[in-house]
Amino acid sequence: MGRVTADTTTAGERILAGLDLWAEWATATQRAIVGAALESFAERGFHGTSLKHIAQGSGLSTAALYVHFASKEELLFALSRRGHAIALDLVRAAAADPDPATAVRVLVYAFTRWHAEQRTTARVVQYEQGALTAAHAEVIAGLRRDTERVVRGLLTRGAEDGAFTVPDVRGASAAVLSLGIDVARWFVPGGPWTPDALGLLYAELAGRMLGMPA
Amino acid sequence: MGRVTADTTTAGERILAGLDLWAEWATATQRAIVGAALESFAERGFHGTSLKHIAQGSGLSTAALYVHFASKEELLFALSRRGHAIALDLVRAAAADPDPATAVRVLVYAFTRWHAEQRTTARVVQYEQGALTAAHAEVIAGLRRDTERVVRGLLTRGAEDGAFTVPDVRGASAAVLSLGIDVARWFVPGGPWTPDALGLLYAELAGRMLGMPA
DNA sequence: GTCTATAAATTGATAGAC
DNA sequence: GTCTATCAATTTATAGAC
Repeated sequence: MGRVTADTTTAGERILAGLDLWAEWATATQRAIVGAALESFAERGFHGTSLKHIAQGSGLSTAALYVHFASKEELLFALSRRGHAIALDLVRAAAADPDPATAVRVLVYAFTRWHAEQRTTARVVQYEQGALTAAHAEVIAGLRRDTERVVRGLLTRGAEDGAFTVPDVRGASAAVLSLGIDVARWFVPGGPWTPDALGLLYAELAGRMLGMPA
Repeated sequence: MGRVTADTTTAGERILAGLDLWAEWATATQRAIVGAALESFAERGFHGTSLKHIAQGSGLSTAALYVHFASKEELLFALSRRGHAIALDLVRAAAADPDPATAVRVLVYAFTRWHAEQRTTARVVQYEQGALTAAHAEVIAGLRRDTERVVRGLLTRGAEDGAFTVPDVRGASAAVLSLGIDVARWFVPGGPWTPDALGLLYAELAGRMLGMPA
């Protein structure tokens, strides 16, 4: 493993270790509900999930769920908001590196690895926005805009100081994020890559895309 | 516009023009149903779509739908199968070019542009597989494996004859497909790119990823 | 082939006892 | 805070008239 690779892994792991999806839910019951909802939303989608699924997955009756959440949609919203906040934290932490080339490598590594390791959460985050109420969707859209802005800012910085050669910063940002996001759709544990290996590979491919010297 | 760019556009447009999603549905009624189902499945997902949505979208009663399709799931299956067949045709046509570098550029251009232009169809194709019965899902999985095999074959060919420098053919194939597929998730007409411009940009970015000389 | 009417099951959510 | 029981609405699908 080369120096750049080792550094990317180390920095990326530090960022990933700092993320805690569960911070918002304190009790065991809350966590059981949120965990069951995550599993079912990821597997069947929001509309394909009934309260019965969530109740059985968490060992409660459907009526008991309403003590903890006002509605099925509120449960999705809480989950989606927390997941988006985590993703934003991840991207911000990576982009904070003063060297744009390092920042991009670490960002793509950690973002990709997160989408592979936290595939369940990531699927809900990336693919269930359409089920939110208009008001809730607007909150989530704001978090997504923030994330995209951080990536565009990083690519702009790298392009200006000559670290990258990018024909279209906005388009390259979309491409970089797409690589990681789409992992949540197709990745299955036990396949040809570990999340770590896939993150490193995609970090290299993204570096090439941006015209970074190997 | 450079020569390579112009050639990519021309070849890609020829491929796209040869695709006909509707060939399978002959009558105006069938097309109205399929069109309404596509719209609603893409917007709300399969489970978020009721027969009432499809009936109203096609100007029929829910009962009349059953004259043309055995069930809601059979309708999704027919749609998904046709869309996957189209995507496979597209990829095969592009990969047939004897020059691997040209083939990759044309493939990414056409695949990306299709996901932008046919965003409605592409969303159903890429994101509604989970709603299929096990037997139907297996048919679709076969078409997806074929598509991936074509791309991996092309990248292997290009790597062997020196057109590309790819560290991991399988991983690079996944990345190339992800770029196009994820377009169906985020692309909205009227944004910063036309489907044509996005296809050209992504063809260039994919070329860089594969170590192709500009 | 299309309609109205309706069946049979499931859904999200609430009432009230403990 | 959890349960059983239940409501009101909606869902997929069918029956039968035209």
